[in-house]
Amino acid sequence: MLGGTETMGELKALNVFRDLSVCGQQMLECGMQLNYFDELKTIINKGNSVSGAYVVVRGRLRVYSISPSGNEATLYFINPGEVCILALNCIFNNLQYPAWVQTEPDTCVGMIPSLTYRTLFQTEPSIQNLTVHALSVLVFRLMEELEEIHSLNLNARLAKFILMRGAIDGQLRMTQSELAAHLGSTREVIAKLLRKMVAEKSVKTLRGSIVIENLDMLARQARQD
Amino acid sequence: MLGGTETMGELKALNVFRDLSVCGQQMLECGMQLNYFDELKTIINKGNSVSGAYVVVRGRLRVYSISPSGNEATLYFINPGEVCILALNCIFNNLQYPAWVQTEPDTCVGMIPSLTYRTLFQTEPSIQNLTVHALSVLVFRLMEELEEIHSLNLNARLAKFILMRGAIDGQLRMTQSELAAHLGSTREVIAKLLRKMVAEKSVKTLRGSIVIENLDMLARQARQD
DNA sequence: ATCCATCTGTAGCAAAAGCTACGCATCCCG
DNA sequence: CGGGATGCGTAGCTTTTGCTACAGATGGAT
Repeated sequence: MLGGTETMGELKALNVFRDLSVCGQQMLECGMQLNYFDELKTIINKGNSVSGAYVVVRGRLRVYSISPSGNEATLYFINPGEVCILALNCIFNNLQYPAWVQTEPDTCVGMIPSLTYRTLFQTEPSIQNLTVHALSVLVFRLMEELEEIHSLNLNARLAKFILMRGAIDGQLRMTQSELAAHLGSTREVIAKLLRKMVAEKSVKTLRGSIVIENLDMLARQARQD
Repeated sequence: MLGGTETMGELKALNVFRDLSVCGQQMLECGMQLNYFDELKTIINKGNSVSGAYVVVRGRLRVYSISPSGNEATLYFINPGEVCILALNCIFNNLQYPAWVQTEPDTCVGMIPSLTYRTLFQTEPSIQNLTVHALSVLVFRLMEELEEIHSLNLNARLAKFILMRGAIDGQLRMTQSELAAHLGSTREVIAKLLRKMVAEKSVKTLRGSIVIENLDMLARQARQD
């Protein structure tokens, strides 16, 4: 745990709990614990009983499943300002967490104890709305993901992933194995697809990263035409 | 619209709105409209702005996507006593519905206007809990589905589907095309897989239905061992 | 500078799933 | 009872994806 005051400022800047009553805000500040992770770390294992809600302040959480044969597949990401809602599910229904969760490097999460969150939910309308909203967003993401798996082939999904995660600075810092784990495929297959993309000059591959060369061409592949 | 009083009784028996205040109960009875569908009918199209919440009283709703090439795939089902939660998402966030919804034959749904539901959500704790619970359950189902798609092959998913939907009376009344649409595959592939199952005597195929012959064998296939 | 772990490139085969095409069976309806 | 619609069985081919195997490249650590 590092950078206490600074991250507290970051949390406020996210405006997640802006509409809380004074009482609620106090309750939150007493109960919430900020945790910092400088590198990738698995913080929830499948089957864990989760004891609180998780707010991402900085970085990103990755929720993923592992098949019996050992292959990973990302289910969804949780970005700064969002709440790990499956943790909420577990809080309200006393369920076990149905997947694994890991931090990206340089990630900061606020952990709210179960009891605190339940109480806030009862009394604070803004928490009720936030909860429903977070769940709704998650449902949309999962539905979208399911739809894509059914309607797009791996090449299109790869192109889309590169666009979504690398379009900001034109580069996606990620190994091919990691990429494969996100898409629920294998390294060799990803390498094969990337090879074609490199041949037609839509991307360039480096060690540990992929550079976007032709955005339009990638977008066309993501749409599968 | 048929069977008004009888279905009203069915609705009460489901105990969905049992913890409502007198005032809330009145509000619901005024606002909710019961609709009966004797046969398969698409009631929401992708992109529709949905104007209310849907409670399934009898039968079942099927939420599915259609790929550009025309293939359907079931995302999830909504059973009696459950609320069509995506409709809720749309209510709270003013989003467009991201999939198609159709009724199974002999299905009755109660439709609650958007405004009524929002108001009830603000004032009735039981509606808040019901909403969060319904969303949570949906998230779990979607995560489970995603996980299965990643970790199980089509044969295992088919076996599981037959078990889930046909184990009660040992028979699944559904054509092979419908089966394919549920699993996001094609008729021929399903037929091929069923042929193998028939050969090893785990099921029997009839016109428009599949009879389970050997439950254990099916279960083993669903687990992929 | 050397070693070792990690990452990438590539080939080739195997399995899974999709697509095309056709014939036959069964059911419903006029 | 004849004909059209729907559903099923099957074959063969193609594409996609996965698996195995190995070689070369890169970068950090000692």
